[in-house]
Amino acid sequence: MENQKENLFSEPHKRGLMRSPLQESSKANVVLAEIQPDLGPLTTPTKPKEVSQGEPWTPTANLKMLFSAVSPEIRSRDQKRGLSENRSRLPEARDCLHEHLSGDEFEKSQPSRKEKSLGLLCHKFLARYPKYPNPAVNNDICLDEVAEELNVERRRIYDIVNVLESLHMVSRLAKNRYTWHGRHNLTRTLGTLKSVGEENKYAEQIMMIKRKEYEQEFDFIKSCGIEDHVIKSNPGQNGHSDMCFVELPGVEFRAASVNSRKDKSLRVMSQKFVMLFLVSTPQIVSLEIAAKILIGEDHVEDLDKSKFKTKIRRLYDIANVLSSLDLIKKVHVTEERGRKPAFKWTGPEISPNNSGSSPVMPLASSFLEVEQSAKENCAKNLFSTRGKPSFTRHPSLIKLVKSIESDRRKISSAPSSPVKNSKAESSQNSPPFPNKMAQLAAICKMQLEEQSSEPRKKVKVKLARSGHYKPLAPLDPAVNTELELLAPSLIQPLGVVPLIPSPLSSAVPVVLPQAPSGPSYAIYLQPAQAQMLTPPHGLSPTVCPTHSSNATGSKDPTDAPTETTTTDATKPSASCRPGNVQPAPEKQGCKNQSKETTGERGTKRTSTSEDSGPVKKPKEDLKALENVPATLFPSGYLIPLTQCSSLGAESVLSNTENSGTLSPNHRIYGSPIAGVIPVASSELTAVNFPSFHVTPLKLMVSPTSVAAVPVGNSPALNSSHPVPTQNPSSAIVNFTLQHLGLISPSVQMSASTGPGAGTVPVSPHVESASVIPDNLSSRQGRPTNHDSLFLGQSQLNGQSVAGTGAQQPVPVTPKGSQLVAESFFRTPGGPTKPASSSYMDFDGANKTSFGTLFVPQRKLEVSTEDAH
DNA sequence: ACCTCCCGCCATGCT
DNA sequence: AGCATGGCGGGAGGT
Repeated sequence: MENQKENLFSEPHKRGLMRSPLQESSKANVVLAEIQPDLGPLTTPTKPKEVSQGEPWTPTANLKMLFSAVSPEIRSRDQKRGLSENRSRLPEARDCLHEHLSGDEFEKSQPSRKEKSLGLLCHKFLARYPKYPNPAVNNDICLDEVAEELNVERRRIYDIVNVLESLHMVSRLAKNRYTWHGRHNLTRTLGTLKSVGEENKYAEQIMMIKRKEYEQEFDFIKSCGIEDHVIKSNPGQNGHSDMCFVELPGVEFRAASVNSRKDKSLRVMSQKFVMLFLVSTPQIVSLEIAAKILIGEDHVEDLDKSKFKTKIRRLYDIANVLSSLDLIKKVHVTEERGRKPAFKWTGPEISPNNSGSSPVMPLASSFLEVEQSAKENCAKNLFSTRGKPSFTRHPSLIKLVKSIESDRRKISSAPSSPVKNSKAESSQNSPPFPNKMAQLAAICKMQLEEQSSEPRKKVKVKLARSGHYKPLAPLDPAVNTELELLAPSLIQPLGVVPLIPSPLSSAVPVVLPQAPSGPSYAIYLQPAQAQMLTPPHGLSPTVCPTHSSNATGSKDPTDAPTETTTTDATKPSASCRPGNVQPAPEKQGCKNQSKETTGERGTKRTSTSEDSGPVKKPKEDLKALENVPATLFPSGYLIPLTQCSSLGAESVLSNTENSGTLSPNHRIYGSPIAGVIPVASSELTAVNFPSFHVTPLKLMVSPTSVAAVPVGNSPALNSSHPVPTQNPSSAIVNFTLQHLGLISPSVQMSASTGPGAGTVPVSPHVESASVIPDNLSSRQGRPTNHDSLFLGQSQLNGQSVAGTGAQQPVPVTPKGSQLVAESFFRTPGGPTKPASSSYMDFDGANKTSFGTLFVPQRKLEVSTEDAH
């Protein structure tokens, strides 16, 4: 049933189907008032859009779109109120315009590039679905239909869907078919991405790049060299590239068969791009930096110009979609060098650890569990670029994996199996009551969101802290809406379901319980890749919003005020993953390389790449860097086990046990979180798996303890357990740092990655020690890590901020302090856009924290450009 | 002249 | 073989 394959789902042509679902949702929504435009307007099934679509949008319509795009608020209002009206009107307007303006010209004009922009298209696309769809309803999306309706080639739809998929706003059901999840999972996804980003030390990378640039400007060639190395090395060494797609189990794995396909670069890129925002303090990321980081992963040397350009193109594509989602907005960063296009995060702020998860995280102490998805994921990982090239696509391996997966699915699909199957099913099947609940929750959620996403988060956080993991759901219906509503307890079980990862997969899935969000994520670690750490220097450019053009001014206004932030180092928290020393496959590049080679395939492309001589930096520098021990980062898939509510129900039931256990576990851990306990989990990971969270050094607990811990998580873990993956250990990081001189030998970094994931785990003792140093000398950029660790507790934000010396004060429990600090900085009200002043504070804080360490900060001026 | 990024060729891989 | 996906980069619209 679950459709092991898409085929099973036969769909009518969408319209009928689509609509029906939509309508339902609309009904539900109606109650709320928020309805989706699509639905709302028409009771009738026919889609309004098409009409409009049929013709190109008139300028007016375009303007509207643009406006809406510009101001999310407006858009949201419209949507809520009834996009239908707008839509209906739009067409009319168009007509009028058309007539007024001679048709020919108009039409010609219409086609203007802007009108065809991906961003606009994405808006149209999004307008069709509710932000918070009723899971119970069928939210299938037929790509063909959409393409038709929107009058665009399917290729464009793929661009949009891929990005949405990266955020788990949609998931592939089958060929040509996607399921719309809306923003239900968004917060969770972002939290997970943030955690991963922290783990990957994107913040550090950003800093390094900035620093490098900075130095270059100064003509510190020598230094530059180093930096260059860093950059290059990082990318190359970093496992980033490895990072695979972060998945929500429920969502994605269905499509596994379909997904199996390659790398999903756009999706992965999208996730990475988002991570950069989540991890960087200013939350402003320039395309240049983003491109460098993304490329870096692949090959240092590859950095040729052509590649860079291509990357930039893709980033624009992604940025357009993200902008449509109101997650980012375009700004310009002015540096000494000049003005650079950049994007500012305008989405919800995410608590340091994954939304909510972090607090829990500790608890999560990361149990490893295997899930079905795990397999798939594993398979993916193997094949993913990350792996060695050889593996990447070896057909035999692929087949093997697939066959295994298919078998597993079948098995899992069996009623008895707790495994969650396709979400779709669950959603469809979802019990009535849950649905209602869900709807209510959804409504609440939507309302809340409208107000501001932030508040919610905080709430969640608080709850989490309190240790009510599950309770949260009830408390904050909105939050939980999806899965959680259905049956929080149940949900977890799903996550629990352990699938054992195929031995093949290198990655080991780790399940992290997430308190707030409820669901736990499974993270598949891949062999970490070595990363070079360099002392964070950051340049901290100050961003000045040149002006917030945003007409709408919606949230962004903050921008307007000059925001000065130093992006740099701010977020130290990187969790260092257990770096494992594993030799592993570092060179991911293969894939990329292969591509390049293949590049020719395209008719045109000449491999110009090599030209980039200038781009590349002296390798010598690299050598220098090499000396430094590298840290490996695990790149893996993060899978939120609980994930979708829909999923949960069925599987959950089967697993009642787990659920029961889980909840208890969480709590148990939860309390520990604050303090200490998490360790056990960490240990486990440390020992057997290189889990993120674990900090190697700290491990206090014995594996056995771990076993005990897992309780909640279930045996599955144990099973999974066997397969040890190597993660980069934090130890490595420490080592590296020490090496670098960043950290005193005594001090150790906690492996724990970001707040979200399993940050906490670190044993307090160690940390305290490490922490202190940090405090003392912010000089070491690293301290931040501690923060992150702590963050888990505090939860507020993982951000580096730290300005708070407070953190340090408590060596033992450093955690809270940072969080607090962040809380200060962040304005509750506008999550996304803290008042300018707030930003300022941040900067200051950051600076203080890193203090001297960083190179003189540059100031960046950020100007939002909304042209339109 | 540079920034954006649309367009669609064609590789890739599933069915 | 055919179709669905989606990588990729030329080249053109915008500013």
